[in-house]
Amino acid sequence: MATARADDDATIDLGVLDELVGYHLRRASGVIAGDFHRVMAGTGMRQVLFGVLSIIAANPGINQGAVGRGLAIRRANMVGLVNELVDSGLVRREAAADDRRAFALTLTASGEVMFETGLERIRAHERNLMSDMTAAERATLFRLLDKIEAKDVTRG
Amino acid sequence: MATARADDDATIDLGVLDELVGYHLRRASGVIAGDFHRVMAGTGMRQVLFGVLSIIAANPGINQGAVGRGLAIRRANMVGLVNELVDSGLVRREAAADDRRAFALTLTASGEVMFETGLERIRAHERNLMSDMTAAERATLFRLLDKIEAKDVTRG
DNA sequence: TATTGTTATACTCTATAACTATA
DNA sequence: TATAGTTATAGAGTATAACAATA
Repeated sequence: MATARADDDATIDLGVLDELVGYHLRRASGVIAGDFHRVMAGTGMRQVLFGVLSIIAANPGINQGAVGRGLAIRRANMVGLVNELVDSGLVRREAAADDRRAFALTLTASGEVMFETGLERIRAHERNLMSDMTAAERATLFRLLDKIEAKDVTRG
Repeated sequence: MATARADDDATIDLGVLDELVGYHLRRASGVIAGDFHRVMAGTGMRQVLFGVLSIIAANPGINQGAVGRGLAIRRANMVGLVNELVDSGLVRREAAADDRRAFALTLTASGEVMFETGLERIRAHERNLMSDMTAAERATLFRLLDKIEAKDVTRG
């Protein structure tokens, strides 16, 4: 049996960190990311990839620069993500009709299946993570997170 | 002038992603991290390092395993972080009196200065990010984030 | 000139496995 | 046997700079 100490198994005092919203957002985000990864194990889906699928599903024919603007991902980093999705047969990349620099992205049939079945799992995982909240609290959380997102200086 | 398109400069439709708390937490967390980085430029402080300083400040003599448990950082990854802080003269690492396997961590004088001056900048940056919220809304945000953090399966 | 996509590159964060010294 | 710290390593996210092709 270990000797009891101030920093033992019990909760560790975070100091002022506990008063910082940046810490709690980072931590809560990490908890969700960990559970997302657990729930999606075996599918190859990651949070970012699902985000790309969602934007393509909502905007068929969109180019990857615009997807990146929607997700705050830089052009250079979008290349590998889209390549992954194309290589795994979830996304179709065709020459854009109106702009010969760009590619039009759409979901393949298998991309749509991945998106829909993934969404079901994600919705269950989110219901579980927010099971201690009322519908009003969930709405409030979204509203307050939006206020912080709106502070993004990198956004136009 | 560019041709107006659905995916143009205006807000891009995120699809169902916009209904997922995981996305909004990730995004809000990213906005705060970006602003933190901007505000702390030149100091060498990063979010994780400041977290370590805060826990050591609140628990002088704590060992690095316990710091890691507080921040959900694995032992293996704590090594480099503590090395960075020791090498830059912010943290003192001494043999623990009661356990010859462990090290007792404390802030150096310069570590305390970094912690206090950093905290001032961070508090200003957080006030700015939450300037659109009432005190009640800020308290609510913390309370709701705590509910999600409590869902962490990796916690004892 | 600005934008789309690309390559190359680097840093950070996170994760696992295996090892040592000590409890 | 369990824990504290370490090393090695790999995957992922994110950042910048520079380039070709096209608008």
